[in-house]
Amino acid sequence: MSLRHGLLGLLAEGPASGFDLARRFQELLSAVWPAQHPKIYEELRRLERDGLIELESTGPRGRRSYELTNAGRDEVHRWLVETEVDHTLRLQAILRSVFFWQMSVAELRDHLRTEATYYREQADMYRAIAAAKDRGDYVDSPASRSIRVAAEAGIRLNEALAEWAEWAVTVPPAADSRSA
Amino acid sequence: MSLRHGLLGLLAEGPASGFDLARRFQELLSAVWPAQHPKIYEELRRLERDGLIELESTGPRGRRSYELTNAGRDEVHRWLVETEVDHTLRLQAILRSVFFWQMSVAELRDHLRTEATYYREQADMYRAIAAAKDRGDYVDSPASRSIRVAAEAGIRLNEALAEWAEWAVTVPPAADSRSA
DNA sequence: TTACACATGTAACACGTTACATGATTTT
DNA sequence: AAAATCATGTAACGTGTTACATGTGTAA
Repeated sequence: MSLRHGLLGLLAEGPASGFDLARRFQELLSAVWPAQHPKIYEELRRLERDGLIELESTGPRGRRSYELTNAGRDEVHRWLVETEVDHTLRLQAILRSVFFWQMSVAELRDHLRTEATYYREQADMYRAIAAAKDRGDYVDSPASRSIRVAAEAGIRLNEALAEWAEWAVTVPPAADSRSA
Repeated sequence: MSLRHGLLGLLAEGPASGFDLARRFQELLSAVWPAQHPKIYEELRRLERDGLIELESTGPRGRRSYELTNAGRDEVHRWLVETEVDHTLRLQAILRSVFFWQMSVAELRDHLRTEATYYREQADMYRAIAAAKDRGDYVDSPASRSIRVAAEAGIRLNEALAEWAEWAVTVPPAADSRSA
């Protein structure tokens, strides 16, 4: 139930509407957790029903802004410190690697170069975020520091994948492999 | 549709039943892609209907073993070389990191140490697989080489996450952070 | 003979995506 | 006046998980 806790976590920074949360989820968290507005609005209704959030204000165009209740604040904290991290991963790129032997040497080389480029670009993007934080482009705050830490993970993971892809190109195929 | 192609990819190694595929998916691919038997059996029926696989033999206890058709072989290949890699990631550990500022310094330190240990153990596990392959414990084959390449990704990713977690412990909290 | 592993399946639910729908406010 | 953006919602579908159900063959 990471969507639920992702929403609570974001609301800990201050009141927000479903629309705000959808945008922020997209900007900030979509790289590690997907969320679209239909499920966000649904989950907000559930969170309100469960007393973890409450309506803070309404605005133009039917805008409904929510804030955390004390129970909600406790729940995010409980999630962070008491629940086990779910380490389930989904990496289609690595899934595909198990089937690399079904590609020709040339196809694989092209594939891995494309992948390496992609990961390198991603790493650079996170490096830019990190540099902006380190330069002090934003107000320093605990939340901002956490984003800096998350960006560091983005740098390191993408850099590791880029290096892996480049290394993989150098692995010689077994004797009886396709070489079309 | 990675389940579909994961099944086709595994069947490229030789005929297998739904039971075989569920076990193999669990052993080999569950680290990067989840799959449970109910959806595997369902997908096999669809693949047969679509002419990508066909019944190869039947066995005791209603066992139904399938093999790839030529169309099926083409489809895995097409997937590997022609379709874009879906780079969608799901990493609850990094999602949580965006909310680290909601933990006390002590809670965060404990959390990151536990995480680092977990990733280090995972990296070691993949190192053991890689070492066995490099030592020649298994027959060398194209498929085996691909598993070696996938294991390398496991080593590098987990090592990167372990180092990230250790680095994150050293990041000083912002001035106004919780310090319970 | 009893337990375990093999083997397939259904049903219900949870989670995630896409398409469609509607209307208000703000900007050009 | 038109277009863009804000804002919320429903419906349908696709994917993934859990629980339940059933029966066969093999090994202790």
